[in-house]
Amino acid sequence: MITNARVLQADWVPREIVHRNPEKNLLQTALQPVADGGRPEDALITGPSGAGKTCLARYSLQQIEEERLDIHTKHVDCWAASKPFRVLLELLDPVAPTHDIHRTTARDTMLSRLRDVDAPYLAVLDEADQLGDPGLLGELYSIPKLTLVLVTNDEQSLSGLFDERLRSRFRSGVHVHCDSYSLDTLVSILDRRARGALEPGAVERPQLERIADAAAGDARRAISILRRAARRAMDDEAGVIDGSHITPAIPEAAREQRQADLERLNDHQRAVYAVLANADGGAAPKAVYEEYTQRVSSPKTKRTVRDYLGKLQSYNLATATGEGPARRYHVVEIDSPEAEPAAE
DNA sequence: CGTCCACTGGAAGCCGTGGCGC
DNA sequence: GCGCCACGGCTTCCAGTGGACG
Repeated sequence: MITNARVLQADWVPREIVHRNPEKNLLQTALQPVADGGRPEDALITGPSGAGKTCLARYSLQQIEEERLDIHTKHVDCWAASKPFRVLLELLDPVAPTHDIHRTTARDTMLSRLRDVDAPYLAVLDEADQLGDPGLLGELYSIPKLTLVLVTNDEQSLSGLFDERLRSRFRSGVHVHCDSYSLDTLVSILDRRARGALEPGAVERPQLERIADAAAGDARRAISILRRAARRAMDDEAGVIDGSHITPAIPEAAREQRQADLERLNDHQRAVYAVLANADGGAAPKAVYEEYTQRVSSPKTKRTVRDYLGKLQSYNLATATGEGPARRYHVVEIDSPEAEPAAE
């Protein structure tokens, strides 16, 4: 059944990107000067989750790496590395020694090491809206050899990190927007993956349509469902993937994502989530806090719990409705359509 | 309609941590 | 070994906002 599992991994970058040609060309035009020794344009990639932003960015990095040997590239996931220190460490990793860098190394030291880099350096900041620090982007942009590609599904909160100077710089840069994939495109993406990963004939078009439909435009989710369905078919020793493999794979993929999101939280944040998960029809902020204090041995303050609630929302684990005293918090149900809302 | 009050989120300051220089 | 410093996580304080209620 599965001949090359790697192709079904979320971070697999295909040899050729076939469904994002205009976007791909736009980005490559912006970045091409790096390969030619010139000054590239600033680039920003926006679009909802699973729309291929990361794939597009990684692909473009690979293309430029293949053209030029004396160029550094790096892909930084700002969700995993949201603190300035972590981002700088990741950025230094391919270009400078980092063994003597520790948690308390001054930011200036790290920045000046980045400034000392002699070759062009192309870095993708994925989920750049997660960068907590508005100053960091400005500092990074002042480094001459460093070209940044910012990737975000939340343009609003990203622009909150811009000061006026950065904003005008980005207005003149290149903005690549990736819309959610249509059903047909998603089927076609799944088809290419299936051909690369599975035995010929292992899955038919109606089954791919079923998966694409459940994924609602999100390629990452679609591929995750296909991977799980293929695994089930293999365990069944079935020659082809059918509905009995796909049906359970759909909620499984959603739960897997939810589980991964929950694991990024600390114990207190998970306790707050548990409070919301237990409350039917949403919970008022006051009730959330009171219930939370019952659940943990040494509760944090209300203010901190408010930050936790904000974090749950940014992880798409919870939503808030109403303003002021009418405020209510709810968990995002994984089976509901808004489980993966198309963020602006 | 005006007042009250719950809630929000920014700002500033505290504190524990852990490497560094002396 | 000791004080220093930067940092992240947290608390404290507070101004602003908007729904609820008399």
